[in-house]
Amino acid sequence: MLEKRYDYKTREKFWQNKWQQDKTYKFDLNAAKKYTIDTPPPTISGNIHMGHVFSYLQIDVIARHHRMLGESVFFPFGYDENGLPTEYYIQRTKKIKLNEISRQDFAKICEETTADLRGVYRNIFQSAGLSADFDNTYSSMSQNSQKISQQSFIELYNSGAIERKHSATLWCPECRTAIAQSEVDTVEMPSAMNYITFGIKDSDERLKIATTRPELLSACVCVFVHPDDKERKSLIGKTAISPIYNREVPILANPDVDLEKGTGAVMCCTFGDEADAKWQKEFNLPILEAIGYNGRMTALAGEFEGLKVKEARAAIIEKLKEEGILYDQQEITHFVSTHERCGTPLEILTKPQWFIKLLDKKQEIYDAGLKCNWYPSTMQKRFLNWVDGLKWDWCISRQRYYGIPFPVWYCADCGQTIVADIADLPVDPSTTQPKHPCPKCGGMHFIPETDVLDTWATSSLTPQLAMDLVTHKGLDDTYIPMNLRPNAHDNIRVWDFYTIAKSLLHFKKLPWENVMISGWGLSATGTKLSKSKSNGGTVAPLDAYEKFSADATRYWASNASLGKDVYIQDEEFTNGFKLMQKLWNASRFVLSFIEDYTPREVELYPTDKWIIECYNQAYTKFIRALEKYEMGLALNEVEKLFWNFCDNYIELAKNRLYKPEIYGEQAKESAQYAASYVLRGILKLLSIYMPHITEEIYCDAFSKIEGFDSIHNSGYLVPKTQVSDEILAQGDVICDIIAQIRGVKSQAGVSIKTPVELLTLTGYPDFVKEYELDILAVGNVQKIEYLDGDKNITIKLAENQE
RNA sequence: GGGAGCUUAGCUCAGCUGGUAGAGCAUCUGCCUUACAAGCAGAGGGUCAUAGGUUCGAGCCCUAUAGCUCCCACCA
Repeated sequence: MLEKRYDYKTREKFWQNKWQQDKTYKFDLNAAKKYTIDTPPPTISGNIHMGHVFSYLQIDVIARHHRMLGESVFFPFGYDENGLPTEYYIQRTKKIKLNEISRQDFAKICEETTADLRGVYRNIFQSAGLSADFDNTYSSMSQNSQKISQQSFIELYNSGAIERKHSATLWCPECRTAIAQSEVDTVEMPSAMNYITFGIKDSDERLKIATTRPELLSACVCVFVHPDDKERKSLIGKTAISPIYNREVPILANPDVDLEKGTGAVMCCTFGDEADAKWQKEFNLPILEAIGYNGRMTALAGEFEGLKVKEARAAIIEKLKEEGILYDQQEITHFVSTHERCGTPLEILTKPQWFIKLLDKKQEIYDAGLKCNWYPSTMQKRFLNWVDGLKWDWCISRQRYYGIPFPVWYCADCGQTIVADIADLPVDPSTTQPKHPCPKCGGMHFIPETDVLDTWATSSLTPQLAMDLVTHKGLDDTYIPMNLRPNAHDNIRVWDFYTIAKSLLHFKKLPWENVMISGWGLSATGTKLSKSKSNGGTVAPLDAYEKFSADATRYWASNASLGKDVYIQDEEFTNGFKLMQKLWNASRFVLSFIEDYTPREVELYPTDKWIIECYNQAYTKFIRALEKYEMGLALNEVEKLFWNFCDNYIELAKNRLYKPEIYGEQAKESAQYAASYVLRGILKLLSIYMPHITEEIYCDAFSKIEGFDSIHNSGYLVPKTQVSDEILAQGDVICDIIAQIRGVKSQAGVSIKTPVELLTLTGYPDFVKEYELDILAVGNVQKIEYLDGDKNITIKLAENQE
């Protein structure tokens, strides 16, 4: 028997512990029907906020749904704990200066800190009732992950898909590392367009050039004009002289030049932007580096050496003004490529870096994006759009500290690259040596590669990292493609993109068949929540579970349209809380009549047939919505059914349950059957959203009948027959009659139990008579008369209420 | 500049393959009714952004316009 009140604060914890003890969500690799999910491993870099919980709860709903469909669900959990976000988090919270600590000591602190945070994260997700297997998790820095990641590197290196190049690379001067295109953010910034003049050798002519980056003047390697530029065509082939530095540079024809931009002539510096990098290659121009890895000007910049880029820009503008070279200046705003992590404007520098070649595989990646099913489908365009715009190979080397090392040494004598044997992985080249002499020169001295792998080089292998938890097969594709990759829309261009790329490179297969894209949970004011900042006034996950319950929090998260951002406002959680209360009370009512009841087939009363049809219809729509991962729509269907069950059905059937002595035992048994059946069905449908309270009720009342320990493995009640529109339409007519009676009472300002002396139904179809018993009961109607004629209803209330 | 999406009740949003506008919150009225007062019953409130078009019929399809959001590109 259910208590009067449901105490979620103790019961949610109780069930979470029980599920874990009972291994309720255990995955069986040998099951005939499997559903595999490539869960996003959260990055360890601060606090988990409601935005994260939002999308993980949506994943959980899908996982639970497939479990209820009778599939064995692989819902793994992992932690991503290397890379810049983790490094920054640890530097900030532990107040560490990286130049004052050895790499090994820093790694140790990182390991300790991330281990602590794993527990914190786990608690937040587990307390939300996430049905992942928390006893068997992976971490992106574990020895096993390092092995898989390094193996991936070696295999791709051996296949020629990876190369080390000394070429232009996106560089963050703040983080002092190379980065990849996916880490670039474009930010609008104020700047100035500076109009300056170049001299022409052996001529009095001047060439006007506009630039936003005058500090790169010392790295100017040529000037481009358009081949069809009437005015400046004659200059092609001549030599320009750069101001201040007086460097002689060729004037070249380049059809890329846009006559509308600036003055119509461009100075090419190595490197001011991506166009410069492109042109440097095309025209085989020399590379002059005016900016160093630390973001300060080099000796090349002469008197400006040592200044930061911004300072140098101001200084050189002053000098250009003094010398009368700057003849005009406009204040502008433009978009600048920055490092998304720190917001610093990027430079393009050259330094030997490791690249996974992707540009030559754009088409394959694009086609893979087409083959994948994206939910919502419009997200596919975002992926394709990103692939279209791909301009750089994937730079996977980072000049950072905490990450997986490259399994690579260089021969000290001849420079030969030597990769580790796969059998020896994982290796740290700075503490171990190759087993064999240099194959090229026989040298025995080796220099380790000190760069670390981009965190995404490992994260892009999550299908393998995850499946390895149960298969122990490492870099393997037996269970690829997996069924589902879920993530938020910001990860389309990063994690989705890299995972697809890697899966194609290794296996020529899609990593998964379906991608479900969730939106963001935004603060009440519409700003993005951040792990490193405070929650923008938004309730923290554990507080939400405490204040509203985990089930209500889950209701909020799953009641959203797929892919759409939602605001996090307290009121939204209250709706879930109210639904729980209602479910509890309705269940208490129904259960009080079926305590000693064993269901058996009986001739059903029309109202009971009707509510079962309502269930069947809702079930059909529910399943259809979830096939498209639209869990919010599916939830709406259950809710509609449930409110109908409470407001109409229970009221209609009430008296038959209460008073068998008047209405007969069979009428009662019919109601018992329907009420119990539909409630059970509703509980199962709701169980994927509100696993705690539904489990509580199920275990109290239905567990024994069905023979399952948990609602979560019990399967849905699948309709036995096609939905009957006729019966549903009948129910609508009956509900309308009830509404009319209620309306009359409400308008009269009398209690709902006030008797109706006479209900006259004119022109109503015959079937209404079959429902008469329940109509009499729900309206407290004393007499019904049926007349022929135009459809009309009159309700005469009893005069004397007392 | 390229791509995607949004514009529906005071607020937050739902409306699947075109068939007489929906929910929650808020507002107002009534009700202690043998599940539920964090409740129940009822009411008001919408030219579905604008203008055209297709159709017997359009919130839904097509075209254009406006405003907003996101993604990509934009450093001469």
